Amino acid sequence: MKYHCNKGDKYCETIQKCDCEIIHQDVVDKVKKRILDEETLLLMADFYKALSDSTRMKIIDVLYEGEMCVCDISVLINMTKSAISHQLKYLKDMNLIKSRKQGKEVFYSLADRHIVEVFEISKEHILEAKNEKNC
Amino acid sequence: MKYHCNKGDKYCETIQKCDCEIIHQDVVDKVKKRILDEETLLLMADFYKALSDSTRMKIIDVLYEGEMCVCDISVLINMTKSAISHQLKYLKDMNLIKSRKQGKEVFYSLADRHIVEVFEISKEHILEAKNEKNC
DNA sequence: TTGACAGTTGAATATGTGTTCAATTATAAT
DNA sequence: ATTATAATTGAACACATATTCAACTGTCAA
Repeated sequence: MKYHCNKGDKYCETIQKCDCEIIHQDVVDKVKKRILDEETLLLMADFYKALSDSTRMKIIDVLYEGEMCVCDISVLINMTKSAISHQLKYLKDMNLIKSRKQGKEVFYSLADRHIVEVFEISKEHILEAKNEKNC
Repeated sequence: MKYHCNKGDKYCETIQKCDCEIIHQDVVDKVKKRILDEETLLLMADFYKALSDSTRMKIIDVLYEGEMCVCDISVLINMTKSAISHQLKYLKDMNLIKSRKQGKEVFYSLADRHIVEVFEISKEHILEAKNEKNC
């Protein structure tokens, strides 16, 4: 691992991993002031990671209009209950879905509006890209 | 690999991977009608995958208010030009950022409004979750 | 034309992750 | 009690992926 310290710049209090000098000091200074803290960016990345798998995406899609039990989800997505259950646990741990137990069955549903909003925007993004392709 | 075919249900034209019967036929029928096609869901998952890494998230964040060259990004994020360049390529291939070459430098910037919109919602989502924790 | 620097690239490595499999828990029905 | 079924769980495996490293391209300046 090569650690190159740029002794000329003011961000060198800690060891810098980057292997170059600042070119546009003014731009860097300006952006430096408003970038989000590392923890928030990491949590945001984790939020997207939860949506970045096609199985989980399918689960979000089937839960879009209401709650559903594990078996029904399995049938619709055509995967084993075990595989689905693992992913449901992941999504629940990430607070993207919630569950309700009734007898032997467990009903899952979407947790809050943020998922729905993000889902809609990405759908739009993909469909627009598809349309552009066809023009 | 265990393939269990539910001979009782109407979705059994192809071999079913799921290992259970449909419990709520009405719900399954209703949802079956409106689920998105597999390709769209896959592309949506890929869209999120592009945002699911903290390095790429940091890149989006620093590009939030304007274009920036690779060196400056490297310094701000404190990673090697090579690592950043690989991720920039990824983001560009996914149409999330665009680039402009000027002399020796290449300036990158965000591609369209969808990224900004999704970024804002996820930020809100994370900050709300953080606030809830502190109450 | 030579050297310096911005940026890219491909291969290698280390780490992360999704599905499978087998076993287990919890609930309901006989 | 026993059986059946919904769902969960942990370990193992196979596959994906982020960073590193070294080599490379393209551009500018001397």
